[in-house]
Amino acid sequence: MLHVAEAARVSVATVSAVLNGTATVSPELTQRIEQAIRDIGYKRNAIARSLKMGTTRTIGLTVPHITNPFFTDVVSVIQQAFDRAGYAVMLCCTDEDLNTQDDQIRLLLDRMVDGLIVARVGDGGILKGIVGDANVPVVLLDRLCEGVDTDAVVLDNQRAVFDAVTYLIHLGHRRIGYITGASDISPMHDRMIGYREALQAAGLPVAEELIRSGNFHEIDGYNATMQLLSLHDRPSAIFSANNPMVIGTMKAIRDIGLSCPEDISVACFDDFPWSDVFVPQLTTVAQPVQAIGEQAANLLLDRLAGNREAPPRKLVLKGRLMIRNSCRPLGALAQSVSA
Amino acid sequence: MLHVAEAARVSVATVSAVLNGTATVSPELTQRIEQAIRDIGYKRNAIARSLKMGTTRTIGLTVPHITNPFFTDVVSVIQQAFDRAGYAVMLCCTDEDLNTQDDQIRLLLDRMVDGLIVARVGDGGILKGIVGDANVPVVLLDRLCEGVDTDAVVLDNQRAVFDAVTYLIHLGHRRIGYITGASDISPMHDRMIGYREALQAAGLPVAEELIRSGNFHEIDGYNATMQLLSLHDRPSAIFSANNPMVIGTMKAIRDIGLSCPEDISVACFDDFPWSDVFVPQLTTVAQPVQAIGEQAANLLLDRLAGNREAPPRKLVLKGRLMIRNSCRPLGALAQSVSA
DNA sequence: AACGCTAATCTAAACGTTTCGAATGTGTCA
DNA sequence: TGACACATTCGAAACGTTTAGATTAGCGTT
Repeated sequence: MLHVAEAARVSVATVSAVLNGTATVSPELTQRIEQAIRDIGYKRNAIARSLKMGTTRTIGLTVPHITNPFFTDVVSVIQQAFDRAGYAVMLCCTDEDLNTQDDQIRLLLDRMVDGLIVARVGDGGILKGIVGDANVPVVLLDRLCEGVDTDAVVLDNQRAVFDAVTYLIHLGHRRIGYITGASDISPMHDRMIGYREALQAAGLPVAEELIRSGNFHEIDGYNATMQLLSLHDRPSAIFSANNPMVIGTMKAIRDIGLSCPEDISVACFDDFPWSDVFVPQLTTVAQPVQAIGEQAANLLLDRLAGNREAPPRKLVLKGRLMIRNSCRPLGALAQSVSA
Repeated sequence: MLHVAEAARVSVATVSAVLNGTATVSPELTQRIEQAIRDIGYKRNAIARSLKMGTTRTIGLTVPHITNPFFTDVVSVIQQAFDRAGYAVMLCCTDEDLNTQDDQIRLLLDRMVDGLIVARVGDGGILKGIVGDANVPVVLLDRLCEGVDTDAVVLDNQRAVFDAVTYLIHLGHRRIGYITGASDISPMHDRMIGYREALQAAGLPVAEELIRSGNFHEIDGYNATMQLLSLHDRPSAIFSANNPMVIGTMKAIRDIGLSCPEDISVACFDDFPWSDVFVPQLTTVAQPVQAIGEQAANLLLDRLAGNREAPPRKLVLKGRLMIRNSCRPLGALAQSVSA
């Protein structure tokens, strides 16, 4: 900027003024300055600007795994939204590990991000300290967090699973296996409630041996399914509460020599591009990823625009059951269908 | 830092010295300063540091679409690698649009990223200017770029498709449909050559009506497949040069009432987690995503470590044909198999 | 002609670091 | 005792912006 000022024979203040339009400067000087900028190929240094202004026009986004298609989609939407608003996005993957998440958040805070969108992990860790005192607004994504009272956008997980399991019950299933992730993660907790309530509403018992817990990965779904399928009185249907784990479920079914939906019905959480391409076409609970991403972005952008004092806002969106053909009717229902 | 200095009754220079270990300071002062840092809860301002040091410890990463599973995986690997090295990653999606890419790169450059990893789009645009004069090292990912002579890591696309198509030919296929993306993208160009050479090597004619071009999206694959399948003498196999497009291919086959592999064989580029879970299990060319991501990160980290003068390095990795059951043997071969 | 008003421009301080060179204190040696 | 080396600490400039307030010039009033 100094060079531009010299070339245009003005002060740096005047250059700054035309760059930002913060003061009226004569057409003559404006012209001279713009010419100098072009000649020199000057680009304003955003770091110096950030230092002075106290804002970086950058936000931090952390998710457990970007390879989980739900997060892939949401990250994509959020990135686009902030791009439109002139913000850059720093992406971090916490690998479902609390220490990693704490490190990442510190990294982001050190870099003075203007805001944070977090699909939290563990108990939230350092997050609890930040939301209270720091001046960087935080939006929780997908997962609420005890002790972190801030803006959030989540799904009505309980209702979504309730509907899915009720659907299985209506098909005639009585023993429905359930594979969940760590129950200290709010969606996992809520989904489990939905499962239990659906059974209870139908007057069915909740058999604890049908409930298996894993750590979100394919291998966990595989192991859980293996256990369920080797049960004395094995379930006729399995609901997997997470997408990567359902891959394991399908592989376990294949490896054990069974087939879906003939021998066992399968449904799961989170839709993905391939779910209706192959055989079987998977019945899933689709999350409104576009809306989730956009709402999260909007909540944060609103705070960034200055609305700091409004009380925390919690948005709860609805899932949608995508009925395909990975679940088959049982008993009398099966008769009437095949008749 | 000023507050810390005051609290510890020292100068800011001394605080900086203990923070960075750049000078010897007495145990006594060190102790007092560290105490003050804890008391105040001081965090060093990375922006001010960046301004002074001329480095942000942040890199920019742009990909066409993060929802393409190939890029999802590579982004994930790259993010992890830089995280380990203490760098933050700014992610941008260019949506396969050159103007968007130019905007994104400008955004990243404005923010003074220390380096850039780019899966380029179009003809590279602004990229050409940057590599020459700027002092930010650039690594090309997946796609080379005419006029941009810099570090790069790509696949041996030609060979990979050659092998895949040769495999189809060995199965007895003679008319093999080919669906490609824009041919100004180096991988698409090279893959096409691999296709043509495989046919020629087997003494087969290259039928231009079997080659269809799309814009990387599912819908393009769908339309292209529809056209191929309504050909008078339709192909017995289709190779799709890109992953999202093969979804369209599978959907078109389904919608037209055919089935894979009975009526038509399908193979495609890029493996993905579901490829061996459903029926049919897709035969794919798997890219070594882990290696690609790590090598790209290493090339850039090496430049960032100061190795600026080495001539551009181009890494070419090998793909691997994952043979599953979406391609069936034809003619005499089919006889011998079914016998 | 002196005055005040407005518009245009500039000077200089600030943002929070790093770092060079100077200053201070201490001990060693002739 | 003075000269010198060395270790420790500090003052102040610099990085490239923004911006409050000062300055200057031009112009209409009285």
